[in-house]
Amino acid sequence: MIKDDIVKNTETVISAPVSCRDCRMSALCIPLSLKSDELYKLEQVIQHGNPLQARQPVFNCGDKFKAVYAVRSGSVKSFCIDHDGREQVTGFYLPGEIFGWDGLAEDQHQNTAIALETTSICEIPFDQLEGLGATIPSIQKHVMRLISREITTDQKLIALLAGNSAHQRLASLLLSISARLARQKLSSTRFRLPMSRGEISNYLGLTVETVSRAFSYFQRKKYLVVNKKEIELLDKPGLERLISNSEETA
Amino acid sequence: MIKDDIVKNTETVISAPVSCRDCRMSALCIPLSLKSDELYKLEQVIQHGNPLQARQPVFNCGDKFKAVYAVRSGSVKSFCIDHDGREQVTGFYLPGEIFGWDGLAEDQHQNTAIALETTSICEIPFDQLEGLGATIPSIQKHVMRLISREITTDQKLIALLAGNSAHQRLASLLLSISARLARQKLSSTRFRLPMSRGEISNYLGLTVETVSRAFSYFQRKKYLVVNKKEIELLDKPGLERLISNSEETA
DNA sequence: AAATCAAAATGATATAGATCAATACAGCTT
DNA sequence: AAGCTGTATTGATCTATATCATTTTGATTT
Repeated sequence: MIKDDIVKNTETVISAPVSCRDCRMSALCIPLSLKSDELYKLEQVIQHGNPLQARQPVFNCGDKFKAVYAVRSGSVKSFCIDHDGREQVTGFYLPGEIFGWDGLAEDQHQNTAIALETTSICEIPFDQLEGLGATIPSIQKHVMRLISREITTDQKLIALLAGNSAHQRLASLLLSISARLARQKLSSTRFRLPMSRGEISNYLGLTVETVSRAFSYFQRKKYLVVNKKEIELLDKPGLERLISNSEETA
Repeated sequence: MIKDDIVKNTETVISAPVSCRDCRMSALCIPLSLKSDELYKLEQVIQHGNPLQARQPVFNCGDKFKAVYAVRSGSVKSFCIDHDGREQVTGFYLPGEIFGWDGLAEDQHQNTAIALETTSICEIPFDQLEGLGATIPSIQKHVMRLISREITTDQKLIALLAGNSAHQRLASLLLSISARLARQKLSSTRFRLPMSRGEISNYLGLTVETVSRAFSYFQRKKYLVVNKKEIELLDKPGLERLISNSEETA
């Protein structure tokens, strides 16, 4: 759940657009075809809360499913805890991306989602979205597409984990982040990773050491320049080759 | 790719129930709350086709998304082909389970789905399901739950692949199959695996040899008896311990 | 600026699982 | 019944990645 009470945050608060119309990622949230009065109805439903600080949860595992969430700025990771108490990262969400569908099937969230940095979120209450869907078919269709996009994403991760080396996994993640930033008209070659090495390695099913070594290797190979969380991609085609070539010519 | 023209099948054709009412897995397909006349409408929409033989496709990767499918009897695997042409199994579907949601986001299937054995399938045309959803809210909700169940399943697989040993992965799969058969009131301790070792290993991100050795190990440890595809689970608690204990006392 | 602490990088070694190779076995065909 | 074909099992070896240990770096506190 969102702690909307701890708002001691006084740092750079990104001024939130009051209307979805003005929002840079509306294309993701909103079916483009929406008529003006329909858009108005949708806007009424979306909650623009206060920014979250790093580590603050959006929802916790086990919480009742009430809403899905769009990242406006910042970033979010979702993870679950398995039997023996270990954390397993299941996703990273960047601006313009929607998360929280994991709660729909069982009516309670299967993951915990926390902000990785100061993060601004739109909350989209699900029952109201459902209500809208019932009257505006294009929203209904759009919602289902959004849900199934999560399936596509998850299945790509499954394929990545099941059939790829450490180098390939990290390269895939970097290119994925790059592409997703590009979609937001942000630099796709220079960016700051919002997550730690530990979070990356957990997500990719590797150890921190292996991830760290992979970064060093990529740098030695001039694929990129890395300095802690700052990344500059120098040779995206090189990384792509790395992913597709089973025969990695060291 | 896959030949859909070889239909020399003359073996045991399971007689299909003509009404969803009579179908053993209707609980999965249909929201239980459906009123009689609503159920009738749903029935009108579901296609009961002829049984498929082993290896026949239900849909191919790239096909336009037109429907989702319920396994009535038999089993199905879905897989995608990645960059370098390797197959990656993304799911196994047993009786009572619904698959094909992968096509919704992009309006074309991201996976190929094929029958693993002689398999009987219900086709649920999506546009008609959508139409029904628009008039019967309980169906709408149910459909979204079904979609998001695939998310939950996929995320469990992600966690399995990212953080577990070969033994743990195979044990998880066996217990998952066991539980799913139990839900269909079938034996949860004696069953025949519909998929090959190769398909299992691919799904679990391992090699055939490792899977084969894991089976032998489980047998040595008296967790189960295995003979090719025939499985008898002797010690489910043992397998469960194996999964949760990071400290596997060999 | 010295001290403390956590994240990241690097090195040395161990090991789970991959790879390569041989054999066993069941289902088909002839 | 003999041969063929593909799948599964088992063994021997290799290697990518994990594990353990140490160092570096940068941030935070005193």
